[in-house]
Amino acid sequence: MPELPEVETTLRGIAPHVVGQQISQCVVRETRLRYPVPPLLPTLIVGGEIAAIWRRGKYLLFAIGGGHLLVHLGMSGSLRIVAKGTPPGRHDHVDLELESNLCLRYTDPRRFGVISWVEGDPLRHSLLCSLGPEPLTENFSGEYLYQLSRKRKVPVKSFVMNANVVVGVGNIYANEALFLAGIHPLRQAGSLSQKAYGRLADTITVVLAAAIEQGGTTLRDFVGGDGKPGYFSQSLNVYGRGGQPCVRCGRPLQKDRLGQRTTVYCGYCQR
DNA sequence: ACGAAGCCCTGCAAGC
DNA sequence: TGCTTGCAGGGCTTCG
Repeated sequence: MPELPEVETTLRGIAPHVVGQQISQCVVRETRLRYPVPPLLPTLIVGGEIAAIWRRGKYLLFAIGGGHLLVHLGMSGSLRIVAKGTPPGRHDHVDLELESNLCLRYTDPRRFGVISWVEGDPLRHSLLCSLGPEPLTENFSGEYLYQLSRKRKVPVKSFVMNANVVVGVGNIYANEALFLAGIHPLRQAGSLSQKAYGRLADTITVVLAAAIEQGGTTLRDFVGGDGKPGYFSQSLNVYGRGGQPCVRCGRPLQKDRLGQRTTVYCGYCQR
């Protein structure tokens, strides 16, 4: 379940091994991801150099020639550096072999991820053009959330998980940030005060930054290693703790379904 | 324009 | 033990 911290950690982990490298071969074993992997992908990128990697929301962008390789890890995807010639497993769908002895391998058991190609300015791509601000930049603030939420009736949790509002706030961190801000997840987005959104913007920022920090230590080695996500080892206050005592007041945490997502909160501490 | 629901997919855990 | 069932969920698409 890669959330933004894990995507950022992946970026930092693989960048030293792939930036500046020429792609010597591209092997696509499975094209059925969220969208079909472009049949011409190998033709488009083999021989090209990965000039840079960057991130927009949970999308990774590899600058190659006049376009970008667009990668999303979905629910279960990962990118790992393996030695060239490492036998592929059942869910190792795409390999980018580099001029070094290394190979960038995309693995995704549930196939919710994306591997696509964008010609020209990637930010104009339909998947990226309407994304909200990055939560760890100054474009994101309580004032921004407050203004955008006026007259919105969706639950505030759904509001902050909407990538068109702000990118990178997945289910785990939405639950955690709302708990830390003392805000009930089912509150209508438009009913929250500017002060409440100030707290929420702060807790979103803090939780994501802390997770990136932790992911950075847990996932430092992207060559070899097991690739286990780091955020599970961080202390989660509510996620996965339905029915257990609230760390603040001791009352049992409530667990609801909101949309299709599990929502855990303290009905006493979160108003 | 907004909001709710559906869908994609496999691994894992729980229940019978 | 081996089957079936339900759940996990990001994010796009469809429908009201």
